[in-house]
Amino acid sequence: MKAPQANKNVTQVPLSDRIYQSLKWSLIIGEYFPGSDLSIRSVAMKMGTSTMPVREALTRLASERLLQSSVKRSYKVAELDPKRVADQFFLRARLEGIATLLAVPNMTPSQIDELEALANMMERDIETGSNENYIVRNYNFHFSIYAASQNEELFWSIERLWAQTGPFLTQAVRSQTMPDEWRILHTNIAKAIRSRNAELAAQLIEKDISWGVSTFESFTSSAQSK
Amino acid sequence: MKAPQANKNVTQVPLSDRIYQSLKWSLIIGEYFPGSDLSIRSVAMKMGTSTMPVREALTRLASERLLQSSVKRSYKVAELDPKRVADQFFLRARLEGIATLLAVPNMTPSQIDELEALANMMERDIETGSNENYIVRNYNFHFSIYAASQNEELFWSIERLWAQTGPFLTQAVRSQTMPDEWRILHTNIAKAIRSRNAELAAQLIEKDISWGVSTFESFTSSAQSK
DNA sequence: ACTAATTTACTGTGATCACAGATATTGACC
DNA sequence: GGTCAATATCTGTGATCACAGTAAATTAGT
Repeated sequence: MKAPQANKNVTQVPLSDRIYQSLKWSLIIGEYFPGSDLSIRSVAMKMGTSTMPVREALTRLASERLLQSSVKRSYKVAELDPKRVADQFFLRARLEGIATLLAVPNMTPSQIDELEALANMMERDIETGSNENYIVRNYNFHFSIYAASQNEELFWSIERLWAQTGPFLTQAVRSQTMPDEWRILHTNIAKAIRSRNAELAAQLIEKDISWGVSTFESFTSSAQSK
Repeated sequence: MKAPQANKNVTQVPLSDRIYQSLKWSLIIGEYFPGSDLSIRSVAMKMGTSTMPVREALTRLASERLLQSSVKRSYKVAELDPKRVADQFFLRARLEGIATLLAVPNMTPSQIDELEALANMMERDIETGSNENYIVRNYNFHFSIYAASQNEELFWSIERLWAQTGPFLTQAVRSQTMPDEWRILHTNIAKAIRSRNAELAAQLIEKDISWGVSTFESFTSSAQSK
């Protein structure tokens, strides 16, 4: 008889997967900037692994259009292309609106409680200027809604778009104070969901994204004039 | 002085890319069925290459959710999961509707001519029962519209969804005759675009997809009763 | 000191190998 | 004949190597 061998291989999840997830998350929270180079060997060195799993991770990210890859040049985060970024935010607005419409009737009261708690903490994050916390809570806020849409493909598509826009958006968020009228936006979204007003909730979600676009645009215009 | 060396390396496009494109296209046109196994070594043997480029291609396809990959089991086309497929078609309807709305004002008369020509040939394909031709022309018809949306991210997302639903849909198309009322649908879509009626065009596109869903459902119900 | 050619360093790509987990096959035993 | 264990086969995974492009640094020539 063979014992289950509890912790023979702790992982069971491939190294390439973990590297992929780690890099994707870094993109989402804006740890990489437009134009950043990510070569296989340099990342492998940083991760302390061989090139192989990094190579798979970067291949995957490039295939999902989260990184650019030229013929024999280093992988890199896409440079800022206004048209392309506008297309991405347009898609985000549509998909996240759709996800919200689907999600509202599905969310349980306790889930909405967590949403409001997050919204409160996010307001406090803005006041205290802790942008790092805000970014993570903002992710959790939005994606707990999108998860409630119970459409995995939709969820995945939106997450992919966040990873694409992350390098542009977060940089803008970090370098800018937030307009007052937007501070209570997430609280209002939670309220709309609690009252089961799906249309309003979706509308506010899209407004949130349009805020992202506007800060992004002000950021790029100030960058152009440097 | 160095001559340009015209055809030193004809390719300049990596092997892994070509294999990836080839497999993706095979998925779109329904050459693989749900549950089909695609192991690295077997595909490499078939392609006449080493395992390396195939490995990258399959990794990419799995990362885009076009293939399933378990821990140390073979890559495979996803089995039929009604909920999941329904989610995919729902997304297709939304995204392809959006793309059509964007595309209609952008399409040139000559592009619309080509659309009508395709629609005519597709009607003939149905009459002569040449499903292979129909499938390819259907792809060209739809994606020349989506290309006119001039939103690359949207185009890519839709193409990805086609690769996901291809194994389910095409199998249904192949094994079934088409209802009369749908034969002239693509011609009507072209007409709507020519008259710049974006709303109608989008509506008809979504109707086309809902036809796909219905044939898919009739196919699965007949498969369940086997 | 400046330009052009050469060299060096760095990049992804394809191939090959060793290994361990998972499945299917075979075998032995009752 | 049926059940369970041993074995053989097939799977993805990680590592390493050689190679050919690309870009940066250096050197040579004026």
